[in-house]
Amino acid sequence: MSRYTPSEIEPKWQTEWDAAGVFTAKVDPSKPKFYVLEMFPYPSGRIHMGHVRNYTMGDVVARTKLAQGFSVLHPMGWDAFGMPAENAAMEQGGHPGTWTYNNIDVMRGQMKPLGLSIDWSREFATCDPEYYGQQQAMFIDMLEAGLVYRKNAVVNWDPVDMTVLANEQVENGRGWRSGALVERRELTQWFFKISDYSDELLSALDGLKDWPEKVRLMQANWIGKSQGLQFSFETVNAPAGFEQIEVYTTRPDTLWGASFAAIAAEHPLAKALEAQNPEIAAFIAECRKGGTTAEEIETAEKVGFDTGLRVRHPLDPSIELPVWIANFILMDYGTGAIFGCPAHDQRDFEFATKYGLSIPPVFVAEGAEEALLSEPFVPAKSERVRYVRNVAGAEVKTGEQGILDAIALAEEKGFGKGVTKFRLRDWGLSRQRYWGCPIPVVHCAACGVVPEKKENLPIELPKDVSFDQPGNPLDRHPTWRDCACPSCGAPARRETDTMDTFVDSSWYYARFTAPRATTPTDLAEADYWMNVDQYIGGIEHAILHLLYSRFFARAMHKTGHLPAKAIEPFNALFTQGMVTHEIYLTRDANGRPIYHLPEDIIRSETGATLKDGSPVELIPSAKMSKSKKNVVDPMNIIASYGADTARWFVMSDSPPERDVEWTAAGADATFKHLNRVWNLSVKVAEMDEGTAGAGDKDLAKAVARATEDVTRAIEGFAFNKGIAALYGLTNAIAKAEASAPAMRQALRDLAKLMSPFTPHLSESIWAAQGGEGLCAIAAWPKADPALLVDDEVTLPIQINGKRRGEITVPKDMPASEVEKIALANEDVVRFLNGQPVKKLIVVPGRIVNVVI
RNA sequence: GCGGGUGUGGCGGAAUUGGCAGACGCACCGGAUUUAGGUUCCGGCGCCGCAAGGCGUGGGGGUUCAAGUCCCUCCACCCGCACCA
Repeated sequence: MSRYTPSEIEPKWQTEWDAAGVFTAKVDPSKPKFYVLEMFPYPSGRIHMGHVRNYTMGDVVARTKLAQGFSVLHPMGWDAFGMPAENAAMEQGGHPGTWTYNNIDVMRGQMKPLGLSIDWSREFATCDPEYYGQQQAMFIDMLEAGLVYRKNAVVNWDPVDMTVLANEQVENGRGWRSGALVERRELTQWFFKISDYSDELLSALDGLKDWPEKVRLMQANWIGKSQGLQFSFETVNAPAGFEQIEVYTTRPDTLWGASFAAIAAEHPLAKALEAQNPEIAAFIAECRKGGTTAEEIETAEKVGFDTGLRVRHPLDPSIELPVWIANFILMDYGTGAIFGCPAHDQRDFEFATKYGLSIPPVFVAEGAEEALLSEPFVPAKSERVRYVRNVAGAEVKTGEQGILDAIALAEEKGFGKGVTKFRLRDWGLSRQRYWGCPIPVVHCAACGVVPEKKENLPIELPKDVSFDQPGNPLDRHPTWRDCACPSCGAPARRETDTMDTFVDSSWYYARFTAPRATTPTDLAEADYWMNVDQYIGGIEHAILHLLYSRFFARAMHKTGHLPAKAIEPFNALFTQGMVTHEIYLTRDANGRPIYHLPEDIIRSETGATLKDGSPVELIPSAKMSKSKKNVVDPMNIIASYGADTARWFVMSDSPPERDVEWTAAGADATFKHLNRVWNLSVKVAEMDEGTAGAGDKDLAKAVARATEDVTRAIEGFAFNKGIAALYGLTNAIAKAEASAPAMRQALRDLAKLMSPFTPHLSESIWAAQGGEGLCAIAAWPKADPALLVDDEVTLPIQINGKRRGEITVPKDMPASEVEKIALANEDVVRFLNGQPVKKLIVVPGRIVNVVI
């Protein structure tokens, strides 16, 4: 043992961990359990630094909990369905499955050298038939429980790729891959009834105390609960069947401010009028066209068309309001119809101004007089205002109270009722893609839509497919669609839609508790391991993945696949920052950027140049991306410095929730430090037994202090502070003048405290210093409380709040004694210069402040 | 526009939540060791100042014996949502 050689020790310890099975999760009722989960990766083909950071964070938690006596579950799998595999098949030929499993093999091979404490025996990919077959079983249960249904929905249709696109796959109105103009099509689609749980998913957010406030807020906004009044306008001259128009408003207190009614272009009434009136038809066609590109939406002018119809004001039937079709009314929000109150709504104001509609005010600021409005007056609902055209109740009150009064009046008079609406819509899960979980239903001419029999699951994807033409290969497969109706046995056809990949990731955390079960879950296992105690992942999943998972856990409970305690599957959530890196660029003759790889750059204090000396522009702290060439490959780092250096560095520099900047200097410094620790260990191992132990007590105190600090830092997800404490401890040990046994004990403690971050190096030190067994499973050190307190404390002495001196006194010295010593201090005497002391503050153990 | 967040040395960041601002690391400067070093070790390092001392946590104001931390106000940047009735 002389030189620190990660390439030797890292594989060696990994082999020993595997042989001892130290990371195999075992149900042990005698121990508390701890389930650590990082969001599983998409098998893109290579791991990146973001993975290293994400999985190291989880590993630090998992290893610490293991050492603290928990039975730990720390699994890994692959979010393996999805479009990139199909795109690869289209571009390079081959089968998406081959591409995916190859990538998984490569990435697993890249992850294992990181030395993560993962129970690899539980690994699965969502594209394994064993996994998606169980997903199909649950789908059938959920269908029978009324949690899944079919309906017509407007979707983004890519006419070239012949598939539905998610909203985020539409860029400037064009398909992100094909570049074709996306059409709005109405298709029959499968939906999860997540809206049944809108209220529940919202109110349960309050219980997620260990989730970031930001994520809870984003989810709350996404669910978008609003309280309002639904009522109907009586129409005056509308076509038959449209005697009433249902309207929803969150501001019924402004009913007297109504100057028009407006309906969406897709509203049934608009469709009815379209048939009779070519001008209306033209206007509606115009509405449908517009509004797909970002610019158009930004600059879209509010346009409308007066239908000539009239409705009666519910509070005074003698007042008639015009009905407009307007492009800013959304059919799928509320009822697709509104009343316009231009005085107190920005949009309505713009609209009314443009078309010369009246703008009657309803309220004014408390204490103000009624005045002509040159702009809409839109105070917060919580603000008190004076109603000049009051619906009901007191004249001066908050908007909130006004709304309640208005709803009460409407209900009393019987023209409307208070309702709660949600922005959250049902989750459309149909995808016209091949590489996804087939929806296990059958279309039968006689029986209609019938769920497949469970004994026929999994409904596997056919292997003999080609991607040489657009569209869904399942649709054009010669035989795959043909099947017998599970109900009547007659020839029938399979559903060819597959499931959104968000379904796959909505329950994998539950599957990890019993990954080989022949049912979706094993309730006994789920009961022991659920919930996930610490979930770690990117903020980009704040809404969809996490909300879908919360819904799915509830749906799984309802269908008997999860215990009640697991309906909120993630007890604590942590969202980590990215790993960033500088971008280096030069410009071509046209000023266009040319990016350069980090290894082609020579850095100096003043800036950076290429190897030929030409200057390079620096863009600091940018997200790593291949196109910008600012990517650092973890495998290169592991090859030159070892996994422990990569792990330590990504945890050391920044708080984990923030982005961390990868720098070559930082990685170098980490490697040097780990070498220092190694060399220190070598030195201590060779120490003479007879070394005097004058510094034993001080060393023990330093170890106790670090134990406390590191433990608290890890528990508080402040890994950077934990690492700072470990630097401190290393320095303290290096300087200590302690006996050999004390030094060895200190190094074993250091190794243990470092082990969540640098598990391989720690094992080597542990072994060199006579530690028993594997460091990975040795107990976490506990700080002796007696060593955490000093007998003496140094108190700064301030005069008028400025530090002028300090005294060292026994810890428990009474304040009166401290006062005397402080006033006798020579610095204090000098600064006081005989002036009388007005006030003397002694904060025990902290500070003394003399006021003159 | 609405909502949320951040702002501390040359840089990444600490500060037990009102009690010595700048822990720890990087960079930089000095010294020693080494055949050499982009090695290792020792020391220095907020700014101004020879010093005494003064100033200093985005700007301004306030509360307090004491403010990075609490209150008011302004500014800058970042993120999320956005015609949501």
